[in-house]
Amino acid sequence: MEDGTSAPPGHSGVTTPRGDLFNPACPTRQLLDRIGTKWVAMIVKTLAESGELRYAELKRRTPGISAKMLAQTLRGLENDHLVVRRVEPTVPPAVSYSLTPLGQSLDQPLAALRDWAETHMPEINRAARP
Amino acid sequence: MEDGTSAPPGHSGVTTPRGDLFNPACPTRQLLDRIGTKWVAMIVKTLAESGELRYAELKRRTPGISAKMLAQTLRGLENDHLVVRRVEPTVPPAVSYSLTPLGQSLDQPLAALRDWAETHMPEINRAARP
DNA sequence: CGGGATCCCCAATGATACTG
DNA sequence: CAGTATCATTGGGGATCCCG
Repeated sequence: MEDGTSAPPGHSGVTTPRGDLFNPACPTRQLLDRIGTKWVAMIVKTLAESGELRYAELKRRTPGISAKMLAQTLRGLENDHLVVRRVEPTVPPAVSYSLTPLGQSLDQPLAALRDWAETHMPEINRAARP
Repeated sequence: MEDGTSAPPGHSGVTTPRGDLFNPACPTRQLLDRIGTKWVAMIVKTLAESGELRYAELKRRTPGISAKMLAQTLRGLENDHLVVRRVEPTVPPAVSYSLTPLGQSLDQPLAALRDWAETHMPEINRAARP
């Protein structure tokens, strides 16, 4: 998987210069798929509004999500440095999640997308097709 | 666009008022999942920039997509009234796709998301995890 | 309480072949 | 050229059990 796109001259070009969405080898694609899901949209919004929430509370505020998906999604967001996990060493343990500054910056474009979806939903109103 | 933000009177209240992303029964969720994919992001961008393109050309400009996925994705966009399909009755037939005004309006929030992904890719740089 | 491990099933996706 | 139909594969995601 050589990234022969536009490696900066004189720079050890292992890193991708910038996001080239159209380069199949570019992780930007996968990133987009990761942050484009409904779960991410919901969780980021919830955290953006509430600041910090515990696992159970987050689950309660995300109707329909399974425990597995929540944990999995949170892990992904953590790996991408969009969310920070804070553990309180009590018994039983209490774990809280909140957005990093980067995560907060993501909320803006995501909000635009959410808003678009909510706004234009009526006129799209896909008539359920099998 | 004066869809009432409330369910139609006299109708079984199954319908969702407006975008309530947090209502599991709301199609806004599914919509979000549909427009959040990388293929949609790429195709919408390409069409937004080029105006109208034929199937083969669109495929050429979307590296990595299969014929099936392209057709499928275009169908979805068509069903959502984001893309229009124009057929010229020649032999062999020529089919072109372009964005509807609604589709063009989607390009804006999507562009924000693409831009965010491309911009912050470097600092995320998820260290490949097996 | 938070979440890792496991099993299992269906839907999404790719590859190939065929048609209007 | 622009798809559709069919088949095979996979892995996403729910349910369940268990552990720190």
